[in-house]
Amino acid sequence: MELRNQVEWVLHCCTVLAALPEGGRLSTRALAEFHGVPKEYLSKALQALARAGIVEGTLGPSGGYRLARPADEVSFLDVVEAVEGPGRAFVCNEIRRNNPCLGQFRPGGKCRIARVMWQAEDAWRRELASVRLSDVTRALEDDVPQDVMERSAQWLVDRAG
Amino acid sequence: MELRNQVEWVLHCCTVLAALPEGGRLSTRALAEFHGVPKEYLSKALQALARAGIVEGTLGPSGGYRLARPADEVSFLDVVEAVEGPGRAFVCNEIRRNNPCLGQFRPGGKCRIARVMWQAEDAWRRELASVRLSDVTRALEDDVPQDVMERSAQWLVDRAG
DNA sequence: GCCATAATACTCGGATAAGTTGTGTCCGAGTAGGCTAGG
DNA sequence: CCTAGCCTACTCGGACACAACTTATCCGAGTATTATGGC
Repeated sequence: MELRNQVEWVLHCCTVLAALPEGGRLSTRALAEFHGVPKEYLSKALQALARAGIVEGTLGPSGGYRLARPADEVSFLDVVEAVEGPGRAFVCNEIRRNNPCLGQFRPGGKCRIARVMWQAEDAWRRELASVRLSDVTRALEDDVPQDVMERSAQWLVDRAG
Repeated sequence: MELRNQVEWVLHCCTVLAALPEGGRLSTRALAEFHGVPKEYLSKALQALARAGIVEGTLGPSGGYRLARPADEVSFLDVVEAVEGPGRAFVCNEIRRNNPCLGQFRPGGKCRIARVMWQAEDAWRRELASVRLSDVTRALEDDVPQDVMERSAQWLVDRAG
């Protein structure tokens, strides 16, 4: 049960996009080089984000991605689900129906085991939904020195066109 | 991000083992046929459970598995981690270190994004740790008619030796 | 009837293989802005 | 100087390849119970 690398990548990309000044865009190439990840594959993940309505990309030169919503309206869960899909981690195959001794009895309701597993997943989702991109960008300003932030902003703008 | 089928299988197996009368054992074959899953592959999962000290197997005919601890001392988390491994779902590759503008600055502490993701995983783990096998067996008695329970018990005992 | 031996039924572990998924690359089509050439 | 057309840089989408993992399957070794056979 491992999350894809793409999840880590797009979360970092989104926090960068969230810290971007109003109206700015960043190309896939800039984001990929900035994070040291393969550009073409990152592109796939960003497309998924675009399909989910989290970012929006524009074509042509000086094109690129920007957040489609304010950073405080995008939760971690939104981003994770956009890349990882909305499916559950635990899939119930109803193997209790394979019990050869059921006779006429057909089990109704949800399998107890699935219910427990899904309850845990709901807790996971709740936690992710409670954190927004804006929370991270704010925390980032404490972690990273001012000059690094400025150099990074300049670096990104330089290859944004 | 999907859990293996083995997780579902062993959770069902464990609840069956938990409902077993004192001193009873069940062979891999009985458990596999009862749930309609491939015996050899289920065997691998049960071995993992044995390595984790959740069940213990005995050799020879009339051998098989039984819980190594009382059913109220085995949590869902124990079982899931035994099969799925203790590793985290989100792995942090510290791609923030790839930022070409860091200069002398070396980021310390844990990546903010990883911290959020792991916090969510902790919530998932807490939830799974709060449910024990005994909770499910108790609930099962409400879901499944008495006669089905008895027939199943008999069926399992018949191929237990 | 008793004991030694063989047969049986299970666990354990390794080897192997097919199918699926994650990861990464490549290329063509479409689009928007900048550049150049001709008026 | 202005405009039309070309060029460039980007996104988008599909096709493809490789590696890793999941999901099995098979077989041999070890072990404990049961069955058998010889005394």
